[in-house]
Amino acid sequence: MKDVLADLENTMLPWLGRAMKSIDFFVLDYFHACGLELTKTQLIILRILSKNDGQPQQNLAFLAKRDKTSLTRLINTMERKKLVTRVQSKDDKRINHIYITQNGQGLLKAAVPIVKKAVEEIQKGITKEEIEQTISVLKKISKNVNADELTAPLNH
Amino acid sequence: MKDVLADLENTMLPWLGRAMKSIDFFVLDYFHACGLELTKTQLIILRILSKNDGQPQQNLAFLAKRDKTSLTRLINTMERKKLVTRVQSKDDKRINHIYITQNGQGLLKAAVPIVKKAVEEIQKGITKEEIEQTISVLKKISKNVNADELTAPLNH
DNA sequence: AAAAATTAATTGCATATACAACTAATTTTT
DNA sequence: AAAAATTAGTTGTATATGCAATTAATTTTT
Repeated sequence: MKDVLADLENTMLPWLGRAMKSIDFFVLDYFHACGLELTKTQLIILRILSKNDGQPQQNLAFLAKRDKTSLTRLINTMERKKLVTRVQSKDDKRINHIYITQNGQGLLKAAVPIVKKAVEEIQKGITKEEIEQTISVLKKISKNVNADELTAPLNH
Repeated sequence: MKDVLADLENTMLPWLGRAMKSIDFFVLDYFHACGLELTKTQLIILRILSKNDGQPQQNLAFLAKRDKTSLTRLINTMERKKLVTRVQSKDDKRINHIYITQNGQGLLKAAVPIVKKAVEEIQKGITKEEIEQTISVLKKISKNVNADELTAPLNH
């Protein structure tokens, strides 16, 4: 059978997928090689917390663009690793405020130069203009697919 | 605490992550809304099989750039959904050849116009030049981070 | 031919993700 | 104040992913 989706190769989709897959693998590996026991996702959460400590889980889920169930389990993992703590609100017992721990702050700080170096590696040989253009295109993509998220698949 | 990773926003990394996340969500949702019961990953596998039917699992894992354990479980799911079948080799009983089923071929064919429309949506308002430039940058990224990875599961 | 090494695939354990259904707490209605 | 609706978070079930260890089959050594 011939490749019924051959045209796809001229679109950004498969290349985005491949690049992301490569980056994910590289970053995880790079962190590990540097002795940084953090996943990319955990780093994202820590970074958000460093700017917005003590958020209710649901807020955090929103900021991290993740499902609240996903966040629940992420926080489980991160609490187990002593990166964050849950603190039940006294005003509203339903709410868990999530705080970054000392240990979490330490790891985040340690991550900074490692992330910096990893990014340099990833963007090696790519010009400033190319980076800016690419970011601009990526923003357009996000806008395209997020804009009418709620109604999107219906109108086509 | 100030954002110790604020610089990151000027790199492609977070924008790539956000765009991919948005795309993944959009595609899954779009497929579902179109009544296409396939995940993105399953479509990738079907596409590879349509070009290379009857591959041993391990080969397929290589072509799909996935771990062989990941492939094992993917094939479990896809076999359950009657998209593919495992056929033990007579020459070497360790090997499972993976074949796309009639049903799988049907879904793949049905997917073609849907994928096409989804991609149009995703790339809406982005010029041909921008797409080409972006693909070129994405290829550079993959090259940068794959260079000595696994001796590069490249082209395709 | 028997022992050792290699290979293909699977299973155990772990992370990450999301929808649906649920529990418990709070707020809004009546 | 009691009933109804809403809200925050968790649990069940599902997909996807990968490393380490295992099993079973084949090939290579001795």
